[in-house]
Amino acid sequence: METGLPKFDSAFSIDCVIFGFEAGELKVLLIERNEDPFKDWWALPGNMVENNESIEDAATRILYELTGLHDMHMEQFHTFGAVQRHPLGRVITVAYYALIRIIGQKEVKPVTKYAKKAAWRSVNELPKLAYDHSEIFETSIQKLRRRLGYQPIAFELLPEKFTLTQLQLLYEAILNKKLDKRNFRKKMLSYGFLKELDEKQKGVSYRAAKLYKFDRRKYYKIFQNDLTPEN
Amino acid sequence: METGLPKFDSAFSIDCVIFGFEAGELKVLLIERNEDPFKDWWALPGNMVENNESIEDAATRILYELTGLHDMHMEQFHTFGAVQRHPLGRVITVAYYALIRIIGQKEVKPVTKYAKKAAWRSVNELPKLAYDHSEIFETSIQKLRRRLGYQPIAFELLPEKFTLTQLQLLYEAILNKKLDKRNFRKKMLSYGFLKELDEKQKGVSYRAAKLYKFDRRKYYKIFQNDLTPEN
DNA sequence: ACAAAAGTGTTCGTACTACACCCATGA
DNA sequence: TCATGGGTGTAGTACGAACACTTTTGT
Repeated sequence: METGLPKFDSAFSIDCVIFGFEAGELKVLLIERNEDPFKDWWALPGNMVENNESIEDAATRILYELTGLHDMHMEQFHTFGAVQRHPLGRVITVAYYALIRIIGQKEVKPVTKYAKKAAWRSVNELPKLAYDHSEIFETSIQKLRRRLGYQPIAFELLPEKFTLTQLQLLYEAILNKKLDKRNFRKKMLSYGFLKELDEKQKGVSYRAAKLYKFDRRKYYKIFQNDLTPEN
Repeated sequence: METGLPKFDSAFSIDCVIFGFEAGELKVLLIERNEDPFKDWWALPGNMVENNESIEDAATRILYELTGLHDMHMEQFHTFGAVQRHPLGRVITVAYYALIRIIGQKEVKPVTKYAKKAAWRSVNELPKLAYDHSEIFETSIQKLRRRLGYQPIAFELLPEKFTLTQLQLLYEAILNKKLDKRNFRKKMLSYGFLKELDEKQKGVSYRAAKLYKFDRRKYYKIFQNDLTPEN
């Protein structure tokens, strides 16, 4: 790394791909821009990194400002740095994704002036996005799919108590393919980190399903060794 | 993303974790710094991103300046943005790793003045590195290990023609564990992308091993569908 | 009684694991 | 002839894939 520290006119930003799950569909939180460039376009929520905050802090702050949520599972997944990606200047953006529970959430409202509104959109029906945000989104969902295979991220998107069918629908929505019900249940239960509750679904007009919750303690006990392979 | 584009005094850099494989050991290319801060410390090679180049171009350029090599497999793996990571100012760094063939390589010599020299060091005997480079290195090797499981990256580190034992030693060095010879060979050959050559190892004082090469064409034919799961 | 989803086992094939000896070559 | 790594097969186990019917509940 050079030490000369040349100052040049460029800026960092954070862009967030905020995933949620609702009505059997995987959704992403978009904002409608109220300013040029890309006025009236849909975009990923994002903002500039302040000079006195780490990029992780910035990601957390920006998510909070846009959704009012703390302590979310956020994960950096890629940094985008094409020269012309922002029409007004050089902006390199670090992209994070976050997983949140939509259920029971008060409606998300942007607290910044540069957005008209925020809305959950199905990942299957996204409009063309501002800047290179379509590319950022595509990358995010690929990383999300891969990570689903080795990390218990799905539970961040579900209510605390959920049925196995809900869990399966979520997996299907993320992976974009149908899964076999029996195999899915067998596998999930075999991990041993799902805790069966003495409670059932309510308000459905058919046989009520058992509720489960994700047992974080058991998960770490089971997988702590596997996650640090060797040494 | 904000449009106001505030200019603030900060900079981007690229840091490269350059892996090589030699004498049965996984190595990484380090430079010895010739300037403050961290004068006389070992560090990862890196440099500032110019204002008119993308971060990918910057990574390619920096690798070239430090090693004289083109067309290397480079992969962005994480961006580090702690406020105090650079003692002289705010520098956010995008880290890449590269995989190169040491064999037959003319010695690597830094072409920049800020480094006294460059040297290949075994990943098992690294000194404490400048800045947060030890952390960057640790992250890189974890990503490398994971990627080894689903991408044919090992071949970038070997000479074009190699024996199965060399390939196995490389896997063992990256994964830091012993593998079973028979199982390893069976599995590798079963993929069908290794081309057996009509040639044998030379200059060894024991039974010469067959040479193989990686058949990129076959690899893509076999895995093109698997790499784009669905749609 | 009917509609709707919950819940449940078995079979098959594939892939990974563990494991030990003879072979070819150069010195 | 000896030392050194090259090269090979099999049996057991674990895991994923395919596949269909009965049960429970609310209306």
